[in-house]
Amino acid sequence: MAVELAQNFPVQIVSVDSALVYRGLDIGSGKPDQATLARAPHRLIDIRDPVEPYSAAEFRKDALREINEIIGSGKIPLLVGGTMLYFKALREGLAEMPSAAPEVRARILELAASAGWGAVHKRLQEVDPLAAQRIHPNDPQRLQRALEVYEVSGRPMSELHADKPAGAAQDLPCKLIFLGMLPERAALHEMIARRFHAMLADGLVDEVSALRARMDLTGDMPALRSVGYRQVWEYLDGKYDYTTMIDKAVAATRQLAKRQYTWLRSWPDLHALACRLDVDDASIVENHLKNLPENPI
RNA sequence: GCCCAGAUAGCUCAGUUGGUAGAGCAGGGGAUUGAAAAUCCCCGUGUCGGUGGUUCGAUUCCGCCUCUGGGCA
Repeated sequence: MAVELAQNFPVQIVSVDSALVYRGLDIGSGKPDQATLARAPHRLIDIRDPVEPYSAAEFRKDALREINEIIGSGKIPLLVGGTMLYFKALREGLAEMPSAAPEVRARILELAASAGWGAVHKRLQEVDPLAAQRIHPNDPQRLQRALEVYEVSGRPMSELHADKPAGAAQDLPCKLIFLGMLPERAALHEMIARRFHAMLADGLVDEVSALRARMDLTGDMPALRSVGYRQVWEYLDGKYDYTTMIDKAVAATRQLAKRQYTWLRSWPDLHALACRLDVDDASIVENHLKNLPENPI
Protein backbone atom coordinates (compact mmCIF):
# COMPACT_ATOMS: atom_id res chain seq x y z
CA MET A 1 0.00 0.00 0.00
CA ALA A 2 2.85 2.36 0.84
CA VAL A 3 4.51 1.61 -2.49
CA GLU A 4 1.25 2.36 -4.32
CA LEU A 5 0.92 5.65 -2.46
CA ALA A 6 4.51 6.61 -3.18
CA GLN A 7 3.99 6.01 -6.88
CA ASN A 8 0.81 8.03 -7.12
CA PHE A 9 1.18 10.85 -4.61
CA PRO A 10 3.95 13.21 -3.48
CA VAL A 11 4.88 11.03 -0.52
CA GLN A 12 8.21 9.52 0.50
CA ILE A 13 8.58 6.37 2.55
CA VAL A 14 10.47 6.16 5.83
CA SER A 15 10.84 2.63 7.18
CA VAL A 16 9.94 2.14 10.84
CA ASP A 17 11.46 -1.29 11.27
CA SER A 18 14.20 -2.52 13.56
CA ALA A 19 15.18 -5.40 11.26
CA LEU A 20 15.20 -3.63 7.90
CA VAL A 21 17.98 -1.35 9.15
CA TYR A 22 20.47 -4.22 8.89
CA ARG A 23 22.36 -4.89 5.67
CA GLY A 24 22.34 -8.56 4.72
CA LEU A 25 19.07 -9.27 6.49
CA ASP A 26 16.92 -9.30 3.39
CA ILE A 27 14.77 -12.37 2.91
CA GLY A 28 13.90 -13.03 6.56
CA SER A 29 13.16 -9.40 7.30
CA GLY A 30 10.80 -9.14 4.34
CA LYS A 31 12.87 -6.30 2.92
CA PRO A 32 11.53 -4.85 -0.33
CA ASP A 33 13.54 -6.02 -3.36
CA GLN A 34 15.65 -3.77 -5.57
CA ALA A 35 12.91 -3.29 -8.16
CA THR A 36 10.46 -2.14 -5.51
CA LEU A 37 13.01 0.14 -3.91
CA ALA A 38 13.72 1.65 -7.30
CA ARG A 39 10.03 2.45 -7.74
CA ALA A 40 9.53 3.60 -4.16
CA PRO A 41 12.69 4.41 -2.22
CA HIS A 42 12.65 3.58 1.51
CA ARG A 43 14.66 5.63 3.96
CA LEU A 44 16.29 4.04 7.01
CA ILE A 45 16.86 0.59 5.56
CA ASP A 46 20.34 -0.94 5.16
CA ILE A 47 21.88 1.68 7.42
CA ARG A 48 23.63 -0.69 9.83
CA ASP A 49 25.89 -3.70 9.70
CA PRO A 50 24.49 -6.59 11.80
CA VAL A 51 27.36 -6.21 14.30
CA GLU A 52 26.24 -2.66 15.16
CA PRO A 53 23.12 -2.56 17.29
CA TYR A 54 20.54 0.10 16.45
CA SER A 55 18.22 1.70 18.99
CA ALA A 56 14.93 3.50 19.44
CA ALA A 57 16.78 6.72 20.28
CA GLU A 58 18.87 6.54 17.13
CA PHE A 59 15.74 5.85 15.16
CA ARG A 60 14.07 8.93 16.60
CA LYS A 61 17.01 11.11 15.64
CA ASP A 62 17.32 9.58 12.15
CA ALA A 63 13.58 9.68 11.49
CA LEU A 64 13.27 13.34 12.53
CA ARG A 65 16.10 14.16 10.16
CA GLU A 66 14.43 12.33 7.27
CA ILE A 67 11.01 13.79 8.04
CA ASN A 68 12.39 17.32 8.05
CA GLU A 69 14.20 16.71 4.82
CA ILE A 70 11.09 15.33 3.12
CA ILE A 71 8.92 18.21 4.32
CA GLY A 72 11.64 20.63 3.28
CA SER A 73 11.40 19.30 -0.26
CA GLY A 74 7.66 19.86 -0.27
CA LYS A 75 6.69 16.19 0.08
CA ILE A 76 4.74 14.21 2.64
CA PRO A 77 6.57 11.68 4.83
CA LEU A 78 4.94 8.25 5.01
CA LEU A 79 6.23 6.24 7.97
CA VAL A 80 5.70 2.54 7.42
CA GLY A 81 6.52 -0.44 9.60
CA GLY A 82 5.83 -2.56 12.62
CA THR A 83 8.37 -1.55 15.23
CA MET A 84 5.91 -0.02 17.60
CA LEU A 85 8.38 1.32 20.15
CA TYR A 86 9.95 3.37 17.37
CA PHE A 87 6.59 4.95 16.64
CA LYS A 88 6.19 5.65 20.32
CA ALA A 89 9.63 7.23 20.57
CA LEU A 90 8.75 9.44 17.62
CA ARG A 91 5.36 10.59 18.82
CA GLU A 92 6.13 10.94 22.52
CA GLY A 93 9.84 11.60 22.64
CA LEU A 94 12.35 10.03 24.99
CA ALA A 95 13.89 11.20 28.24
CA GLU A 96 17.47 12.46 28.25
CA MET A 97 19.52 9.36 29.10
CA PRO A 98 22.89 7.80 28.44
CA SER A 99 23.02 5.33 25.58
CA ALA A 100 24.02 1.71 25.99
CA ALA A 101 27.44 1.21 27.58
CA PRO A 102 28.88 -2.20 26.68
CA GLU A 103 31.43 -2.34 29.56
CA VAL A 104 28.82 -1.48 32.19
CA ARG A 105 26.41 -3.90 30.57
CA ALA A 106 29.01 -6.66 30.71
CA ARG A 107 29.63 -6.00 34.41
CA ILE A 108 25.92 -6.28 35.19
CA LEU A 109 25.66 -9.51 33.18
CA GLU A 110 28.56 -10.83 35.21
CA LEU A 111 26.79 -10.02 38.44
CA ALA A 112 23.66 -11.73 37.13
CA ALA A 113 25.63 -14.81 36.08
CA SER A 114 27.31 -15.18 39.48
CA ALA A 115 24.60 -14.01 41.88
CA GLY A 116 21.44 -14.23 39.78
CA TRP A 117 19.03 -11.58 38.50
CA GLY A 118 17.57 -11.38 41.99
CA ALA A 119 20.85 -9.75 43.05
CA VAL A 120 20.59 -7.24 40.20
CA HIS A 121 17.05 -6.42 41.25
CA LYS A 122 18.21 -5.99 44.84
CA ARG A 123 20.99 -3.64 43.77
CA LEU A 124 18.52 -1.62 41.71
CA GLN A 125 16.26 -1.47 44.76
CA GLU A 126 19.08 0.34 46.57
CA VAL A 127 19.85 2.92 43.91
CA ASP A 128 16.45 3.35 42.21
CA PRO A 129 13.57 1.97 44.29
CA LEU A 130 10.97 3.41 41.94
CA ALA A 131 12.38 1.57 38.95
CA ALA A 132 12.85 -1.59 41.01
CA GLN A 133 9.18 -1.48 41.92
CA ARG A 134 8.09 -0.91 38.35
CA ILE A 135 10.32 -3.50 36.72
CA HIS A 136 9.52 -7.16 37.28
CA PRO A 137 12.38 -9.11 38.95
CA ASN A 138 12.24 -11.61 36.07
CA ASP A 139 12.78 -9.00 33.38
CA PRO A 140 16.55 -9.13 32.80
CA GLN A 141 16.61 -6.67 29.93
CA ARG A 142 14.93 -3.84 31.81
CA LEU A 143 16.74 -4.54 35.10
CA GLN A 144 20.03 -4.41 33.27
CA ARG A 145 19.17 -1.16 31.49
CA ALA A 146 17.91 0.58 34.64
CA LEU A 147 21.05 -0.29 36.56
CA GLU A 148 23.21 0.66 33.60
CA VAL A 149 21.61 4.11 33.43
CA TYR A 150 22.42 4.65 37.10
CA GLU A 151 25.99 3.37 36.83
CA VAL A 152 26.75 5.55 33.82
CA SER A 153 24.97 8.77 34.80
CA GLY A 154 25.07 8.54 38.56
CA ARG A 155 21.36 9.32 38.62
CA PRO A 156 18.44 6.91 38.90
CA MET A 157 16.52 6.23 35.71
CA SER A 158 13.23 7.19 37.36
CA GLU A 159 14.63 10.65 38.05
CA LEU A 160 15.68 11.10 34.44
CA HIS A 161 12.23 9.97 33.31
CA ALA A 162 10.66 12.56 35.57
CA ASP A 163 12.94 15.31 34.24
CA LYS A 164 11.66 14.86 30.73
CA PRO A 165 8.92 12.29 30.66
CA ALA A 166 8.06 10.54 27.43
CA GLY A 167 4.85 12.03 26.12
CA ALA A 168 5.95 15.55 26.96
CA ALA A 169 6.69 18.28 24.42
CA GLN A 170 8.31 16.91 21.30
CA ASP A 171 9.60 18.48 18.19
CA LEU A 172 7.85 16.96 15.22
CA PRO A 173 7.50 19.37 12.33
CA CYS A 174 4.12 17.97 11.39
CA LYS A 175 0.97 16.34 12.63
CA LEU A 176 0.95 12.54 12.64
CA ILE A 177 -1.98 10.50 11.39
CA PHE A 178 -1.97 6.86 12.47
CA LEU A 179 -3.37 4.29 10.10
CA GLY A 180 -3.50 0.64 11.10
CA MET A 181 -4.64 -2.59 9.56
CA LEU A 182 -5.71 -5.35 11.91
CA PRO A 183 -6.87 -8.33 9.90
CA GLU A 184 -8.94 -11.10 11.40
CA ARG A 185 -6.66 -13.31 13.45
CA ALA A 186 -7.15 -16.74 11.86
CA ALA A 187 -6.60 -15.34 8.37
CA LEU A 188 -3.52 -13.50 9.56
CA HIS A 189 -2.10 -16.71 11.04
CA GLU A 190 -2.58 -18.46 7.72
CA MET A 191 -0.79 -15.62 5.92
CA ILE A 192 2.07 -15.74 8.41
CA ALA A 193 2.65 -19.46 7.80
CA ARG A 194 2.61 -19.03 4.04
CA ARG A 195 4.92 -16.04 4.25
CA PHE A 196 7.56 -17.97 6.18
CA HIS A 197 7.42 -20.89 3.78
CA ALA A 198 7.87 -18.44 0.93
CA MET A 199 10.96 -17.03 2.67
CA LEU A 200 12.44 -20.51 2.96
CA ALA A 201 11.74 -21.10 -0.72
CA ASP A 202 13.54 -17.83 -1.45
CA GLY A 203 16.69 -19.07 0.31
CA LEU A 204 16.44 -17.86 3.89
CA VAL A 205 18.62 -20.70 5.20
CA ASP A 206 21.36 -19.79 2.71
CA GLU A 207 21.12 -16.17 3.75
CA VAL A 208 21.64 -17.08 7.40
CA SER A 209 24.45 -19.49 6.49
CA ALA A 210 26.22 -16.64 4.72
CA LEU A 211 25.88 -14.46 7.83
CA ARG A 212 27.32 -17.26 9.99
CA ALA A 213 30.22 -17.67 7.58
CA ARG A 214 31.37 -14.15 8.46
CA MET A 215 32.52 -15.47 11.85
CA ASP A 216 32.13 -12.07 13.53
CA LEU A 217 28.41 -12.50 14.23
CA THR A 218 26.88 -14.36 17.15
CA GLY A 219 23.36 -15.55 17.78
CA ASP A 220 22.90 -13.20 20.72
CA MET A 221 23.29 -10.01 18.69
CA PRO A 222 20.08 -8.00 18.36
CA ALA A 223 19.99 -8.34 14.57
CA LEU A 224 20.14 -12.11 14.79
CA ARG A 225 17.62 -12.46 17.58
CA SER A 226 14.89 -11.19 15.30
CA VAL A 227 12.08 -13.47 14.22
CA GLY A 228 13.11 -16.10 11.69
CA TYR A 229 16.83 -15.38 11.92
CA ARG A 230 16.96 -16.62 15.50
CA GLN A 231 15.21 -19.89 14.66
CA VAL A 232 17.22 -20.59 11.51
CA TRP A 233 20.41 -19.77 13.43
CA GLU A 234 19.52 -22.26 16.17
CA TYR A 235 18.52 -24.83 13.54
CA LEU A 236 21.98 -24.45 11.97
CA ASP A 237 23.45 -24.81 15.47
CA GLY A 238 21.74 -28.22 15.52
CA LYS A 239 19.41 -27.32 18.38
CA TYR A 240 16.42 -28.74 16.54
CA ASP A 241 15.38 -30.12 13.17
CA TYR A 242 14.02 -28.35 10.11
CA THR A 243 10.34 -28.93 10.84
CA THR A 244 10.71 -27.75 14.41
CA MET A 245 12.49 -24.65 13.14
CA ILE A 246 9.55 -23.86 10.87
CA ASP A 247 7.05 -24.34 13.70
CA LYS A 248 9.04 -22.14 16.05
CA ALA A 249 9.60 -19.38 13.51
CA VAL A 250 5.96 -19.28 12.48
CA ALA A 251 4.85 -19.22 16.14
CA ALA A 252 7.32 -16.43 16.90
CA THR A 253 5.88 -14.42 14.03
CA ARG A 254 2.34 -14.90 15.32
CA GLN A 255 3.48 -13.77 18.76
CA LEU A 256 5.11 -10.69 17.30
CA ALA A 257 1.90 -9.85 15.45
CA LYS A 258 -0.05 -10.29 18.70
CA ARG A 259 2.22 -7.78 20.45
CA GLN A 260 1.74 -5.36 17.57
CA TYR A 261 -2.03 -5.69 18.03
CA THR A 262 -1.61 -4.84 21.71
CA TRP A 263 0.27 -1.66 20.81
CA LEU A 264 -2.26 -0.64 18.17
CA ARG A 265 -5.22 -1.21 20.48
CA SER A 266 -3.60 1.05 23.04
CA TRP A 267 -3.55 4.00 20.61
CA PRO A 268 -6.78 5.97 20.97
CA ASP A 269 -6.05 7.97 17.81
CA LEU A 270 -5.60 4.96 15.55
CA HIS A 271 -7.59 4.96 12.32
CA ALA A 272 -8.29 1.32 11.67
CA LEU A 273 -8.54 0.64 7.96
CA ALA A 274 -10.95 -1.94 6.65
CA CYS A 275 -8.89 -5.02 5.98
CA ARG A 276 -9.99 -8.41 4.83
CA LEU A 277 -7.74 -11.32 3.99
CA ASP A 278 -9.34 -14.02 1.93
CA VAL A 279 -7.04 -16.94 2.52
CA ASP A 280 -9.40 -19.39 0.86
CA ASP A 281 -8.44 -17.83 -2.42
CA ALA A 282 -4.89 -19.05 -2.86
CA SER A 283 -4.29 -16.85 -5.90
CA ILE A 284 -4.89 -13.72 -3.84
CA VAL A 285 -2.44 -14.90 -1.23
CA GLU A 286 0.20 -15.94 -3.75
CA ASN A 287 -0.26 -12.61 -5.47
CA HIS A 288 0.35 -10.83 -2.18
CA LEU A 289 3.46 -12.84 -1.58
CA LYS A 290 4.83 -12.19 -5.06
CA ASN A 291 3.97 -8.56 -5.50
CA LEU A 292 4.18 -7.19 -1.99
CA PRO A 293 7.71 -7.94 -0.84
CA GLU A 294 6.92 -5.99 2.30
CA ASN A 295 5.12 -7.67 5.15
CA PRO A 296 1.75 -8.56 3.56
CA ILE A 297 -0.03 -7.35 6.70
C1' G B 1 -3.13 -64.23 13.90
C1' C B 2 -0.54 -63.97 18.83
C1' C B 3 2.20 -61.10 22.67
C1' C B 4 3.58 -56.38 24.92
C1' A B 5 3.01 -51.12 25.59
C1' G B 6 0.09 -46.91 24.88
C1' A B 7 -4.80 -44.02 24.23
C1' U B 8 -5.58 -37.69 29.53
C1' A B 9 -6.00 -29.79 27.26
C1' G B 10 -4.80 -27.79 20.06
C1' C B 11 0.47 -30.72 20.59
C1' U B 12 4.07 -33.62 23.82
C1' C B 13 3.32 -35.87 28.21
C1' A B 14 2.80 -36.21 33.95
C1' G B 15 -0.75 -37.79 37.53
C1' U B 16 -4.84 -39.58 40.48
C1' U B 17 -2.45 -45.89 46.68
C1' G B 18 -10.55 -45.18 43.57
C1' G B 19 -13.29 -39.01 45.74
C1' U B 20 -13.96 -36.16 37.96
C1' A B 21 -6.73 -33.80 36.89
C1' G B 22 -1.65 -30.48 35.83
C1' A B 23 3.20 -29.10 33.43
C1' G B 24 5.86 -27.49 29.01
C1' C B 25 4.76 -25.80 24.21
C1' A B 26 0.87 -23.62 21.24
C1' G B 27 -3.15 -20.06 21.92
C1' G B 28 -5.54 -15.46 24.35
C1' G B 29 -5.00 -10.73 27.19
C1' G B 30 -1.57 -7.01 29.06
C1' A B 31 3.05 -4.21 29.85
C1' U B 32 6.52 -1.63 26.91
C1' U B 33 11.83 5.23 27.61
C1' G B 34 18.94 3.90 23.69
C1' A B 35 18.47 -4.68 22.38
C1' A B 36 11.85 -3.74 20.94
C1' A B 37 11.18 -8.85 15.15
C1' A B 38 13.64 -7.66 22.15
C1' U B 39 12.20 -8.63 27.23
C1' C B 40 8.56 -9.63 30.77
C1' C B 41 3.60 -10.39 33.48
C1' C B 42 -1.37 -12.77 33.81
C1' C B 43 -4.91 -16.66 31.92
C1' G B 44 -5.66 -24.25 32.23
C1' U B 45 -13.37 -27.92 32.54
C1' G B 46 -10.67 -31.35 29.34
C1' U B 47 -17.27 -36.85 27.22
C1' C B 48 -9.05 -38.56 31.22
C1' G B 49 -10.49 -43.69 23.50
C1' G B 50 -15.60 -46.55 23.53
C1' U B 51 -18.58 -49.85 26.25
C1' G B 52 -20.04 -53.26 30.14
C1' G B 53 -18.78 -54.75 35.27
C1' U B 54 -16.99 -54.25 40.59
C1' U B 55 -17.90 -50.03 44.01
C1' C B 56 -21.51 -45.37 47.91
C1' G B 57 -18.34 -43.38 43.99
C1' A B 58 -14.27 -45.33 38.17
C1' U B 59 -10.29 -41.18 34.37
C1' U B 60 -7.90 -44.65 38.07
C1' C B 61 -9.41 -51.73 39.22
C1' C B 62 -11.43 -55.91 35.84
C1' G B 63 -13.66 -57.71 30.95
C1' C B 64 -14.63 -56.78 25.90
C1' C B 65 -14.17 -53.49 21.62
C1' U B 66 -11.64 -49.70 18.54
C1' C B 67 -7.23 -47.23 17.22
C1' U B 68 -1.71 -46.39 17.44
C1' G B 69 3.32 -48.02 18.22
C1' G B 70 6.82 -52.21 18.99
C1' G B 71 7.86 -57.47 18.97
C1' C B 72 6.78 -62.68 17.36
C1' A B 73 4.96 -65.35 13.35
